[in-house]
Amino acid sequence: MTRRRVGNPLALAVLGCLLERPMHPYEISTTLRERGKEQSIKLNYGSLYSVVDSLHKHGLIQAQETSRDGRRPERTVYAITEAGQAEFEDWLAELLSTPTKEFTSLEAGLSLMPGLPPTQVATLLDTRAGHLREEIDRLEAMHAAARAQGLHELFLIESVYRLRLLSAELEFVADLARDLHSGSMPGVQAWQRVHELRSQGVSAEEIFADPVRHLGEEGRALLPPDRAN
Amino acid sequence: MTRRRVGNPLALAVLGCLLERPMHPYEISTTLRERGKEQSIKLNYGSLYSVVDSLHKHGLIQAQETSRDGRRPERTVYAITEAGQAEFEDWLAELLSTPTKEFTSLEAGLSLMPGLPPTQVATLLDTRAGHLREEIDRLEAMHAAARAQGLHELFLIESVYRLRLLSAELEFVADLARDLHSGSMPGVQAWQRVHELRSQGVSAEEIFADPVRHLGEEGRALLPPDRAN
DNA sequence: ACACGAATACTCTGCTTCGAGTAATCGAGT
DNA sequence: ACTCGATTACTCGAAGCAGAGTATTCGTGT
Repeated sequence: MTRRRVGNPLALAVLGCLLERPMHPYEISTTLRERGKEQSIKLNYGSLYSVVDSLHKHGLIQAQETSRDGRRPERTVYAITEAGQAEFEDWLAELLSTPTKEFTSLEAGLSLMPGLPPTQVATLLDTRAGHLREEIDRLEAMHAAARAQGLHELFLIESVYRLRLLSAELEFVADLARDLHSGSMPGVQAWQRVHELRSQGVSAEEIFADPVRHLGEEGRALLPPDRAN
Repeated sequence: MTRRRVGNPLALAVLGCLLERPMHPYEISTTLRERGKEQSIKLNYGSLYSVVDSLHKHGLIQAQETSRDGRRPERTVYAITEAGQAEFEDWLAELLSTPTKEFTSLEAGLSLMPGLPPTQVATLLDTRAGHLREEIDRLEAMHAAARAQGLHELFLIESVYRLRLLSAELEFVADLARDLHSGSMPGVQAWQRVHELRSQGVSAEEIFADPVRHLGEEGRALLPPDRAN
Protein backbone atom coordinates (compact mmCIF):
# COMPACT_ATOMS: atom_id res chain seq x y z
CA MET A 1 0.00 0.00 0.00
CA THR A 2 1.49 3.32 -1.03
CA ARG A 3 1.31 5.59 1.97
CA ARG A 4 -1.33 8.29 1.58
CA ARG A 5 0.18 11.25 -0.31
CA VAL A 6 -1.54 13.83 1.92
CA GLY A 7 -2.08 12.81 5.50
CA ASN A 8 -4.17 15.46 7.24
CA PRO A 9 -7.89 14.53 7.45
CA LEU A 10 -8.58 18.14 6.59
CA ALA A 11 -7.49 17.21 3.08
CA LEU A 12 -10.27 14.64 2.94
CA ALA A 13 -12.77 17.28 3.98
CA VAL A 14 -11.44 19.58 1.24
CA LEU A 15 -11.93 16.86 -1.36
CA GLY A 16 -15.42 16.26 0.02
CA CYS A 17 -16.31 19.91 -0.49
CA LEU A 18 -14.90 20.09 -4.00
CA LEU A 19 -16.93 17.01 -4.89
CA GLU A 20 -19.97 19.28 -4.79
CA ARG A 21 -18.54 22.14 -6.79
CA PRO A 22 -15.32 24.09 -7.33
CA MET A 23 -14.45 26.51 -4.54
CA HIS A 24 -11.59 28.67 -3.33
CA PRO A 25 -9.90 27.76 -0.03
CA TYR A 26 -11.55 30.38 2.10
CA GLU A 27 -14.95 29.31 0.82
CA ILE A 28 -14.09 25.74 1.74
CA SER A 29 -13.28 26.84 5.25
CA THR A 30 -16.58 28.69 5.71
CA THR A 31 -18.53 25.80 4.20
CA LEU A 32 -16.96 23.32 6.58
CA ARG A 33 -17.64 25.64 9.47
CA GLU A 34 -21.28 26.20 8.55
CA ARG A 35 -21.86 22.47 8.38
CA GLY A 36 -20.28 21.92 11.76
CA LYS A 37 -17.47 19.76 10.36
CA GLU A 38 -14.93 21.68 12.41
CA GLN A 39 -16.34 19.78 15.38
CA SER A 40 -14.99 16.59 13.85
CA ILE A 41 -12.02 17.72 11.78
CA LYS A 42 -9.44 20.18 13.01
CA LEU A 43 -9.48 23.26 10.82
CA ASN A 44 -7.05 26.13 10.86
CA TYR A 45 -5.98 28.46 8.12
CA GLY A 46 -2.32 27.60 8.11
CA SER A 47 -3.06 23.93 7.63
CA LEU A 48 -5.85 24.56 5.13
CA TYR A 49 -3.67 26.44 2.68
CA SER A 50 -0.74 24.07 2.94
CA VAL A 51 -3.05 21.08 2.55
CA VAL A 52 -4.62 22.63 -0.54
CA ASP A 53 -1.16 23.28 -2.00
CA SER A 54 -0.22 19.71 -1.33
CA LEU A 55 -3.40 18.32 -2.93
CA HIS A 56 -2.67 20.52 -5.93
CA LYS A 57 0.94 19.38 -6.16
CA HIS A 58 -0.21 15.76 -6.14
CA GLY A 59 -2.76 16.29 -8.88
CA LEU A 60 -5.79 15.58 -6.70
CA ILE A 61 -7.22 19.03 -7.33
CA GLN A 62 -6.57 21.58 -10.08
CA ALA A 63 -6.68 25.36 -10.20
CA GLN A 64 -9.58 26.64 -12.26
CA GLU A 65 -9.27 30.40 -12.20
CA THR A 66 -7.61 33.05 -10.14
CA SER A 67 -9.52 36.29 -9.91
CA ARG A 68 -8.82 39.41 -7.96
CA ASP A 69 -11.50 41.80 -6.79
CA GLY A 70 -10.24 45.36 -6.60
CA ARG A 71 -7.12 45.31 -4.48
CA ARG A 72 -8.12 42.29 -2.39
CA PRO A 73 -5.91 39.21 -2.22
CA GLU A 74 -6.52 37.03 -5.23
CA ARG A 75 -8.66 33.95 -4.88
CA THR A 76 -7.81 30.72 -6.61
CA VAL A 77 -10.75 28.44 -7.32
CA TYR A 78 -9.94 24.73 -7.28
CA ALA A 79 -11.80 21.78 -8.78
CA ILE A 80 -11.38 18.12 -7.87
CA THR A 81 -9.73 15.82 -10.44
CA GLU A 82 -10.57 12.21 -11.20
CA ALA A 83 -7.57 11.12 -9.19
CA GLY A 84 -8.93 13.27 -6.39
CA GLN A 85 -12.32 11.56 -6.50
CA ALA A 86 -10.69 8.16 -6.40
CA GLU A 87 -8.52 9.24 -3.48
CA PHE A 88 -11.54 10.59 -1.62
CA GLU A 89 -13.46 7.34 -1.91
CA ASP A 90 -10.53 5.15 -1.10
CA TRP A 91 -9.45 7.22 1.87
CA LEU A 92 -12.93 7.56 3.33
CA ALA A 93 -13.46 3.82 2.96
CA GLU A 94 -10.22 3.20 4.83
CA LEU A 95 -11.14 5.63 7.59
CA LEU A 96 -14.46 3.88 8.15
CA SER A 97 -13.27 0.31 7.83
CA THR A 98 -9.91 0.30 9.59
CA PRO A 99 -9.36 1.28 13.22
CA THR A 100 -6.01 2.91 13.90
CA LYS A 101 -4.36 3.27 17.27
CA GLU A 102 -4.91 6.76 18.54
CA PHE A 103 -3.04 8.18 21.51
CA THR A 104 -5.40 9.96 23.88
CA SER A 105 -4.22 12.25 26.60
CA LEU A 106 -6.10 10.35 29.31
CA GLU A 107 -4.31 7.17 28.33
CA ALA A 108 -1.01 9.01 28.64
CA GLY A 109 -2.08 10.37 32.01
CA LEU A 110 -3.14 6.95 33.29
CA SER A 111 0.14 5.39 32.25
CA LEU A 112 2.07 7.98 34.29
CA MET A 113 -0.39 8.23 37.14
CA PRO A 114 1.92 6.54 39.70
CA GLY A 115 3.83 9.84 39.58
CA LEU A 116 1.19 11.39 41.84
CA PRO A 117 -0.15 9.96 45.12
CA PRO A 118 -3.34 7.86 44.77
CA THR A 119 -5.56 10.15 46.84
CA GLN A 120 -4.68 13.10 44.63
CA VAL A 121 -5.29 11.06 41.49
CA ALA A 122 -8.69 10.05 42.84
CA THR A 123 -9.61 13.70 43.39
CA LEU A 124 -8.38 14.72 39.94
CA LEU A 125 -10.48 11.98 38.39
CA ASP A 126 -13.51 13.26 40.31
CA THR A 127 -12.93 16.64 38.73
CA ARG A 128 -12.67 15.04 35.33
CA ALA A 129 -15.90 13.15 35.90
CA GLY A 130 -17.59 16.47 36.62
CA HIS A 131 -16.33 18.00 33.39
CA LEU A 132 -17.43 14.93 31.47
CA ARG A 133 -20.93 15.12 32.92
CA GLU A 134 -21.21 18.76 31.86
CA GLU A 135 -20.08 17.97 28.35
CA ILE A 136 -22.44 15.03 28.09
CA ASP A 137 -25.34 17.21 29.25
CA ARG A 138 -24.43 19.86 26.69
CA LEU A 139 -24.40 17.32 23.88
CA GLU A 140 -27.65 15.71 24.99
CA ALA A 141 -29.39 19.07 25.15
CA MET A 142 -28.09 19.84 21.67
CA HIS A 143 -29.40 16.55 20.32
CA ALA A 144 -32.79 17.07 21.90
CA ALA A 145 -33.01 20.52 20.34
CA ALA A 146 -31.95 19.21 16.94
CA ARG A 147 -34.50 16.41 17.02
CA ALA A 148 -37.20 18.83 18.07
CA GLN A 149 -36.36 20.74 14.87
CA GLY A 150 -37.11 17.60 12.91
CA LEU A 151 -33.46 16.93 12.06
CA HIS A 152 -32.83 13.22 11.97
CA GLU A 153 -30.21 11.07 13.63
CA LEU A 154 -28.04 10.78 10.53
CA PHE A 155 -27.10 14.44 10.66
CA LEU A 156 -25.95 14.06 14.25
CA ILE A 157 -24.13 10.81 13.85
CA GLU A 158 -20.61 12.06 14.66
CA SER A 159 -21.98 13.72 17.70
CA VAL A 160 -23.85 10.61 18.81
CA TYR A 161 -20.59 8.72 18.50
CA ARG A 162 -18.78 11.30 20.60
CA LEU A 163 -21.49 11.02 23.21
CA ARG A 164 -21.02 7.26 23.43
CA LEU A 165 -17.28 7.63 23.89
CA LEU A 166 -17.72 10.30 26.53
CA SER A 167 -20.17 8.10 28.42
CA ALA A 168 -17.76 5.17 28.36
CA GLU A 169 -14.99 7.43 29.61
CA LEU A 170 -17.18 8.78 32.39
CA GLU A 171 -18.10 5.31 33.55
CA PHE A 172 -14.47 4.24 33.61
CA VAL A 173 -13.25 7.37 35.35
CA ALA A 174 -15.98 7.32 38.00
CA ASP A 175 -15.33 3.64 38.76
CA LEU A 176 -11.59 4.15 39.05
CA ALA A 177 -11.97 7.22 41.27
CA ARG A 178 -14.25 5.25 43.56
CA ASP A 179 -11.81 2.33 43.80
CA LEU A 180 -8.92 4.65 44.55
CA HIS A 181 -10.81 6.57 47.22
CA SER A 182 -11.83 3.38 48.96
CA GLY A 183 -8.21 2.22 49.08
CA SER A 184 -9.42 -1.32 48.56
CA MET A 185 -7.69 -1.85 45.23
CA PRO A 186 -4.67 -4.14 45.45
CA GLY A 187 -1.45 -2.15 45.17
CA VAL A 188 -2.82 1.21 46.23
CA GLN A 189 -1.35 0.95 49.74
CA ALA A 190 2.15 0.44 48.35
CA TRP A 191 1.68 3.25 45.86
CA GLN A 192 0.63 5.57 48.66
CA ARG A 193 3.59 4.46 50.76
CA VAL A 194 6.06 5.24 47.97
CA HIS A 195 4.90 8.84 47.98
CA GLU A 196 5.11 9.09 51.76
CA LEU A 197 8.69 7.81 51.71
CA ARG A 198 9.64 10.09 48.86
CA SER A 199 8.27 13.12 50.68
CA GLN A 200 10.49 12.07 53.57
CA GLY A 201 13.45 12.29 51.24
CA VAL A 202 13.92 8.63 50.34
CA SER A 203 14.97 8.40 46.71
CA ALA A 204 13.05 6.38 44.16
CA GLU A 205 16.16 4.35 43.39
CA GLU A 206 16.45 3.28 46.99
CA ILE A 207 12.84 2.17 47.23
CA PHE A 208 12.91 0.18 44.02
CA ALA A 209 16.19 -1.47 44.95
CA ASP A 210 14.43 -3.34 47.76
CA PRO A 211 10.68 -2.73 47.52
CA VAL A 212 9.69 -5.54 49.86
CA ARG A 213 11.68 -3.98 52.71
CA HIS A 214 10.24 -0.49 52.16
CA LEU A 215 6.71 -1.40 51.20
CA GLY A 216 6.00 -4.77 52.72
CA GLU A 217 4.65 -7.76 50.81
CA GLU A 218 2.74 -5.54 48.38
CA GLY A 219 6.12 -4.28 47.19
CA ARG A 220 6.88 -7.69 45.76
CA ALA A 221 4.79 -6.85 42.72
CA LEU A 222 7.30 -4.11 41.88
CA LEU A 223 10.17 -6.54 41.51
CA PRO A 224 11.15 -7.40 37.96
CA PRO A 225 9.63 -10.84 37.13
CA ASP A 226 13.02 -12.59 37.22
CA ARG A 227 13.66 -11.51 40.83
CA ALA A 228 10.15 -12.12 42.12
CA ASN A 229 11.13 -15.49 43.72
CA MET B 1 -2.63 30.25 32.11
CA THR B 2 0.67 30.33 30.27
CA ARG B 3 0.46 27.72 27.57
CA ARG B 4 2.57 24.66 28.35
CA ARG B 5 6.19 25.33 27.32
CA VAL B 6 6.61 21.83 25.81
CA GLY B 7 3.51 20.24 24.34
CA ASN B 8 4.32 16.67 23.38
CA PRO B 9 3.15 14.12 26.00
CA LEU B 10 6.45 12.36 25.36
CA ALA B 11 8.03 15.22 27.32
CA LEU B 12 5.89 14.29 30.31
CA ALA B 13 7.09 10.70 30.07
CA VAL B 14 10.67 11.94 29.94
CA LEU B 15 10.17 13.98 33.10
CA GLY B 16 8.56 10.93 34.71
CA CYS B 17 11.65 8.83 33.98
CA LEU B 18 14.08 11.44 35.23
CA LEU B 19 12.10 11.68 38.44
CA GLU B 20 13.53 8.26 39.29
CA ARG B 21 17.13 8.98 38.41
CA PRO B 22 19.24 10.83 35.84
CA MET B 23 19.43 9.15 32.45
CA HIS B 24 20.58 9.82 28.92
CA PRO B 25 17.96 10.03 26.15
CA TYR B 26 18.52 6.61 24.69
CA GLU B 27 18.23 5.05 28.13
CA ILE B 28 14.95 6.91 28.58
CA SER B 29 13.65 5.43 25.35
CA THR B 30 14.51 1.87 26.33
CA THR B 31 13.07 2.34 29.81
CA LEU B 32 9.79 3.58 28.39
CA ARG B 33 9.74 0.70 25.97
CA GLU B 34 10.42 -1.92 28.61
CA ARG B 35 7.61 -0.63 30.74
CA GLY B 36 5.18 -0.68 27.86
CA LYS B 37 4.61 3.08 27.91
CA GLU B 38 5.01 3.23 24.15
CA GLN B 39 1.57 1.66 24.03
CA SER B 40 0.16 4.84 25.54
CA ILE B 41 2.59 7.55 24.47
CA LYS B 42 3.95 7.85 20.96
CA LEU B 43 7.70 7.43 21.01
CA ASN B 44 10.13 7.95 18.19
CA TYR B 45 13.74 9.00 18.20
CA GLY B 46 13.36 12.20 16.26
CA SER B 47 10.76 13.50 18.66
CA LEU B 48 12.57 12.22 21.72
CA TYR B 49 15.72 14.19 21.08
CA SER B 50 13.95 17.36 20.09
CA VAL B 51 11.71 17.11 23.13
CA VAL B 52 14.74 16.61 25.38
CA ASP B 53 16.42 19.66 23.82
CA SER B 54 13.31 21.66 24.39
CA LEU B 55 12.99 20.59 28.03
CA HIS B 56 16.63 21.53 28.48
CA LYS B 57 16.18 24.91 26.85
CA HIS B 58 13.28 25.65 29.16
CA GLY B 59 15.20 24.69 32.28
CA LEU B 60 13.03 21.70 33.15
CA ILE B 61 15.98 19.32 32.93
CA GLN B 62 19.73 19.93 33.13
CA ALA B 63 22.74 18.20 31.60
CA GLN B 64 24.76 16.35 34.22
CA GLU B 65 27.66 14.87 32.32
CA THR B 66 28.58 14.01 28.79
CA SER B 67 30.78 11.00 28.44
CA ARG B 68 32.06 9.29 25.38
CA ASP B 69 32.99 5.64 25.27
CA GLY B 70 35.72 4.98 22.80
CA ARG B 71 34.60 6.41 19.50
CA ARG B 72 30.85 6.02 20.13
CA PRO B 73 28.55 9.01 19.96
CA GLU B 74 28.70 10.87 23.23
CA ARG B 75 25.91 10.42 25.72
CA THR B 76 24.54 13.31 27.69
CA VAL B 77 22.96 12.38 31.01
CA TYR B 78 20.14 14.67 32.10
CA ALA B 79 18.63 15.23 35.54
CA ILE B 80 15.27 16.78 36.31
CA THR B 81 15.25 20.25 37.90
CA GLU B 82 12.86 21.59 40.53
CA ALA B 83 11.00 23.47 37.83
CA GLY B 84 10.80 20.18 35.97
CA GLN B 85 9.27 18.40 38.95
CA ALA B 86 6.72 21.14 39.37
CA GLU B 87 5.90 20.99 35.68
CA PHE B 88 5.52 17.22 35.81
CA GLU B 89 3.06 17.33 38.67
CA ASP B 90 1.08 20.21 37.27
CA TRP B 91 0.90 18.76 33.80
CA LEU B 92 -0.02 15.27 34.90
CA ALA B 93 -2.72 16.70 37.16
CA GLU B 94 -4.11 18.64 34.21
CA LEU B 95 -4.05 15.59 31.96
CA LEU B 96 -6.03 13.57 34.48
CA SER B 97 -8.49 16.24 35.53
CA THR B 98 -9.32 18.03 32.30
CA PRO B 99 -10.81 16.39 29.24
CA THR B 100 -9.70 17.93 25.95
CA LYS B 101 -11.38 17.51 22.64
CA GLU B 102 -9.53 14.95 20.60
CA PHE B 103 -10.15 14.40 16.91
CA THR B 104 -10.49 10.73 16.09
CA SER B 105 -10.34 9.38 12.59
CA LEU B 106 -13.67 7.59 12.91
CA GLU B 107 -15.35 10.84 13.84
CA ALA B 108 -13.86 12.42 10.73
CA GLY B 109 -15.04 9.48 8.66
CA LEU B 110 -18.56 9.63 10.06
CA SER B 111 -18.83 13.32 9.37
CA LEU B 112 -17.98 12.75 5.69
CA MET B 113 -19.80 9.46 5.32
CA PRO B 114 -22.52 10.85 3.01
CA GLY B 115 -19.75 10.90 0.40
CA LEU B 116 -20.20 7.15 -0.07
CA PRO B 117 -23.49 5.28 -0.65
CA PRO B 118 -25.15 3.92 2.51
CA THR B 119 -24.88 0.25 1.58
CA GLN B 120 -21.13 0.59 1.09
CA VAL B 121 -20.77 2.44 4.38
CA ALA B 122 -22.68 -0.34 6.13
CA THR B 123 -20.31 -2.93 4.72
CA LEU B 124 -17.23 -0.90 5.65
CA LEU B 125 -18.54 -0.60 9.20
CA ASP B 126 -19.02 -4.37 9.33
CA THR B 127 -15.36 -4.74 8.44
CA ARG B 128 -14.41 -2.29 11.16
CA ALA B 129 -16.51 -4.19 13.68
CA GLY B 130 -14.55 -7.32 12.79
CA HIS B 131 -11.21 -5.59 13.36
CA LEU B 132 -12.47 -4.19 16.64
CA ARG B 133 -13.53 -7.63 17.87
CA GLU B 134 -10.09 -9.00 17.07
CA GLU B 135 -8.37 -6.20 18.93
CA ILE B 136 -10.68 -6.59 21.90
CA ASP B 137 -9.98 -10.31 22.03
CA ARG B 138 -6.25 -9.67 21.90
CA LEU B 139 -6.43 -7.24 24.79
CA GLU B 140 -8.64 -9.51 26.86
CA ALA B 141 -6.31 -12.43 26.35
CA MET B 142 -3.41 -10.22 27.39
CA HIS B 143 -5.20 -9.14 30.53
CA ALA B 144 -6.10 -12.70 31.45
CA ALA B 145 -2.46 -13.74 31.04
CA ALA B 146 -1.24 -10.79 33.10
CA ARG B 147 -3.68 -11.52 35.93
CA ALA B 148 -2.71 -15.17 35.88
CA GLN B 149 0.86 -13.98 36.53
CA GLY B 150 -0.35 -12.23 39.66
CA LEU B 151 -0.03 -8.74 38.17
CA HIS B 152 -2.76 -6.56 39.50
CA GLU B 153 -5.26 -4.31 37.78
CA LEU B 154 -3.33 -1.09 38.47
CA PHE B 155 -0.52 -2.09 36.15
CA LEU B 156 -2.99 -2.65 33.34
CA ILE B 157 -5.08 0.40 33.90
CA GLU B 158 -4.34 2.20 30.59
CA SER B 159 -5.09 -0.97 28.77
CA VAL B 160 -8.35 -1.51 30.65
CA TYR B 161 -9.34 2.00 29.63
CA ARG B 162 -8.52 1.29 26.01
CA LEU B 163 -10.61 -1.85 26.20
CA ARG B 164 -13.60 0.11 27.44
CA LEU B 165 -13.29 2.63 24.63
CA LEU B 166 -12.94 -0.10 22.03
CA SER B 167 -16.04 -1.85 23.36
CA ALA B 168 -18.04 1.37 23.20
CA GLU B 169 -16.86 1.92 19.65
CA LEU B 170 -17.77 -1.62 18.66
CA GLU B 171 -21.24 -1.29 20.07
CA PHE B 172 -21.81 1.97 18.22
CA VAL B 173 -20.39 0.71 14.94
CA ALA B 174 -22.33 -2.55 15.02
CA ASP B 175 -25.60 -0.72 15.78
CA LEU B 176 -25.07 1.78 13.01
CA ALA B 177 -24.15 -0.89 10.47
CA ARG B 178 -27.31 -2.78 11.36
CA ASP B 179 -29.49 0.31 10.97
CA LEU B 180 -27.94 1.16 7.63
CA HIS B 181 -28.32 -2.36 6.27
CA SER B 182 -31.95 -2.49 7.27
CA GLY B 183 -32.61 0.78 5.45
CA SER B 184 -35.10 1.68 8.14
CA MET B 185 -33.26 4.75 9.37
CA PRO B 186 -34.91 8.01 8.34
CA GLY B 187 -32.92 9.72 5.61
CA VAL B 188 -31.12 6.66 4.28
CA GLN B 189 -33.43 6.35 1.27
CA ALA B 190 -32.66 9.90 0.17
CA TRP B 191 -28.96 9.38 0.75
CA GLN B 192 -29.03 6.26 -1.40
CA ARG B 193 -30.97 8.13 -4.09
CA VAL B 194 -28.40 10.93 -4.23
CA HIS B 195 -25.73 8.41 -5.14
CA GLU B 196 -27.91 6.76 -7.79
CA LEU B 197 -28.57 10.13 -9.41
CA ARG B 198 -24.92 11.11 -9.23
CA SER B 199 -23.85 7.88 -10.89
CA GLN B 200 -26.30 8.77 -13.64
CA GLY B 201 -24.40 12.01 -14.12
CA VAL B 202 -26.62 14.43 -12.21
CA SER B 203 -24.41 16.99 -10.46
CA ALA B 204 -24.51 17.54 -6.72
CA GLU B 205 -25.33 21.20 -7.26
CA GLU B 206 -28.41 20.32 -9.25
CA ILE B 207 -29.72 17.90 -6.64
CA PHE B 208 -29.22 20.29 -3.75
CA ALA B 209 -30.79 23.16 -5.66
CA ASP B 210 -34.17 21.35 -5.50
CA PRO B 211 -33.85 18.30 -3.27
CA VAL B 212 -37.58 17.74 -2.86
CA ARG B 213 -38.00 17.32 -6.61
CA HIS B 214 -35.10 14.88 -6.95
CA LEU B 215 -35.48 12.98 -3.70
CA GLY B 216 -39.10 13.27 -2.69
CA GLU B 217 -40.31 14.40 0.72
CA GLU B 218 -37.22 13.02 2.45
CA GLY B 219 -35.22 15.60 0.52
CA ARG B 220 -36.89 18.37 2.46
CA ALA B 221 -34.48 17.74 5.33
CA LEU B 222 -31.63 18.83 3.06
CA LEU B 223 -33.03 22.31 2.59
CA PRO B 224 -31.37 25.06 4.61
CA PRO B 225 -33.60 25.79 7.64
CA ASP B 226 -34.74 29.16 6.24
CA ARG B 227 -36.14 27.55 3.10
CA ALA B 228 -37.71 24.51 4.78
CA ASN B 229 -41.28 26.01 4.68
C1' DA C 1 39.41 -15.88 14.93
C1' DC C 2 36.10 -13.48 12.65
C1' DA C 3 31.76 -12.53 10.53
C1' DC C 4 27.37 -10.79 10.98
C1' DG C 5 23.31 -9.41 13.09
C1' DA C 6 21.50 -6.90 17.08
C1' DA C 7 21.91 -3.24 20.09
C1' DT C 8 23.71 1.35 21.25
C1' DA C 9 23.35 6.14 20.62
C1' DC C 10 22.24 9.56 18.28
C1' DT C 11 21.86 13.15 13.80
C1' DC C 12 19.82 15.24 9.81
C1' DT C 13 16.58 16.79 6.73
C1' DG C 14 12.37 17.86 5.00
C1' DC C 15 7.65 18.17 5.62
C1' DT C 16 3.52 19.73 8.64
C1' DT C 17 1.29 22.43 11.69
C1' DC C 18 0.20 26.32 14.29
C1' DG C 19 -1.02 30.80 15.33
C1' DA C 20 -0.42 35.36 14.67
C1' DG C 21 -0.26 38.90 11.33
C1' DT C 22 -1.89 41.64 7.23
C1' DA C 23 -4.67 44.16 4.43
C1' DA C 24 -8.63 45.29 2.05
C1' DT C 25 -13.78 45.72 2.01
C1' DC C 26 -18.52 45.65 3.82
C1' DG C 27 -22.19 47.09 6.71
C1' DA C 28 -24.48 49.28 10.56
C1' DG C 29 -24.94 52.78 13.27
C1' DT C 30 -24.29 57.91 14.72
C1' DA D 1 -20.02 61.30 5.90
C1' DC D 2 -17.33 58.63 9.00
C1' DT D 3 -15.87 55.40 12.03
C1' DC D 4 -15.54 50.88 13.96
C1' DG D 5 -16.00 46.18 14.13
C1' DA D 6 -16.85 42.08 11.39
C1' DT D 7 -15.83 39.54 7.34
C1' DT D 8 -13.11 38.23 3.48
C1' DA D 9 -8.97 36.17 1.97
C1' DC D 10 -4.87 34.82 2.57
C1' DT D 11 0.68 34.97 4.07
C1' DC D 12 4.56 34.11 6.94
C1' DG D 13 7.86 32.23 10.03
C1' DA D 14 8.98 29.55 13.83
C1' DA D 15 8.51 25.32 15.90
C1' DG D 16 7.37 20.49 15.95
C1' DC D 17 7.51 15.88 14.21
C1' DA D 18 8.61 11.78 11.58
C1' DG D 19 11.53 8.55 9.99
C1' DA D 20 15.39 7.27 7.54
C1' DG D 21 20.28 7.28 7.99
C1' DT D 22 24.92 6.73 10.37
C1' DA D 23 28.58 5.02 13.02
C1' DT D 24 30.25 2.15 16.60
C1' DT D 25 30.40 -1.84 19.59
C1' DC D 26 28.71 -6.13 21.54
C1' DG D 27 27.53 -10.89 21.39
C1' DT D 28 26.97 -15.36 19.43
C1' DG D 29 27.88 -18.91 16.72
C1' DT D 30 31.07 -21.68 13.80
